Amino acid sequence: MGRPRDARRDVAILEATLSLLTELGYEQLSIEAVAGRSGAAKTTIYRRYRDKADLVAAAVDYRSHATPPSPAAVGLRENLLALAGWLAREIAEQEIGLLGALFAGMRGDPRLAEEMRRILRRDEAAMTDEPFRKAIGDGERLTPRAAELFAEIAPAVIVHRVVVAGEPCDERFVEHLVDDILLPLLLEGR
Amino acid sequence: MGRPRDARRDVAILEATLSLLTELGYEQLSIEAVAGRSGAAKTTIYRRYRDKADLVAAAVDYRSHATPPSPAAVGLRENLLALAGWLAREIAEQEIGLLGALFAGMRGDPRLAEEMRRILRRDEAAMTDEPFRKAIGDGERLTPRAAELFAEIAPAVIVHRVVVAGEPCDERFVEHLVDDILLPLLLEGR
DNA sequence: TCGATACGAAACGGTAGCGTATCGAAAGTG
DNA sequence: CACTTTCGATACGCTACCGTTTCGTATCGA
Repeated sequence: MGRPRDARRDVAILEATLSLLTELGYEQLSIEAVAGRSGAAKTTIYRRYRDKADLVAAAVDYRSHATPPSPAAVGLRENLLALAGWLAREIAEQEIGLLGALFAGMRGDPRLAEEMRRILRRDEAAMTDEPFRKAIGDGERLTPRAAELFAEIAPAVIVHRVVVAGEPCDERFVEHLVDDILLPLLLEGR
Repeated sequence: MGRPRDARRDVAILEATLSLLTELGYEQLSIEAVAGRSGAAKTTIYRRYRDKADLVAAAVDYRSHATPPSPAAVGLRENLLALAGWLAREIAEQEIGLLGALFAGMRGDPRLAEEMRRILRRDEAAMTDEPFRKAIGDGERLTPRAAELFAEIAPAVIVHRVVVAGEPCDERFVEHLVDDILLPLLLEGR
């Protein structure tokens, strides 16, 4: 009954939200700007989402899920380098604006905060589960809680470098991260 | 010549800025709110600071410099526990709102970003220099770059836990941080 | 005492976004 | 075709804050 909603409107709205979120940050993101960039009227947006927090949560949930590279290399060090390098690129190029924008937004909006943490946990799990299962399956001798340690340390150090230090995560840094921090901690013997 | 500026106004303005910054975040911080809470007129604020970025930079610079506890315990592990615990408390109770608020603000304001990084580096140095000099002086066998590693990892992991995971940095976590991450990395032999 | 400056209070015009309402046209369903 | 809902466009009143100006008063130095 009645005219059905246009799915392309949803896509346009959510992608406009993501790009604006990256550019401007959560606080400065306005529904009006989303309407402008997406080509949708404000009415169309308010019909779907109650307010900004609702819209942003939907947009972050919608964004293409991060899919880390499956470990194709031979050794553990090479796999770690690939995984950490991918993570660094992901954070630096795509996520940092989004993450940084959301850090502040989460504080004023507990509902958004909980949603964000749910999504971050999901991505973190997807990032560590399969690669480490693979590495362990290949007979690498890792610490029992290697996956948890990786997920706890690698994103933290990368984000700290990008946001606080303001320095790039180039290849040298990734090697430093793997050789000086991750490998010593994750290898069984230590 | 003429009436000199009242230093108590400065204090009131900067402290109001800091508390509001922690509560609301950078974007939502308004000069009017600072005027309201500090009891100063907007005129008085604009006479001192050109705009919000200028005010915030001054406030962050003013805030009482973090002074870590001098290592009073006996062993390296105890000193690390004290230092990491103090850092966790500092971040969780005071800084996190401020840091989180500034992450977003830094993006839109390169001037503020550079000032913030300068201040963060200063505090980081103050935090690591003396305690590690003391520990090394006590004859502990540390990795050459122990201080750098500590400054690179500890704040990053703590911030990640508080902001991303949204879980508290209780005593159990600090012990985990020291025993499972810091000690294995900082000890010379590994 | 006098001149200069700081101070609080208030008002100003301007900008921006909020969330709502109304309208006619479009696009489905039965 | 009749009905229902969506969509774009536009206007609305509202709120908040901006950065500036004006005014009367307070407080210093010379």
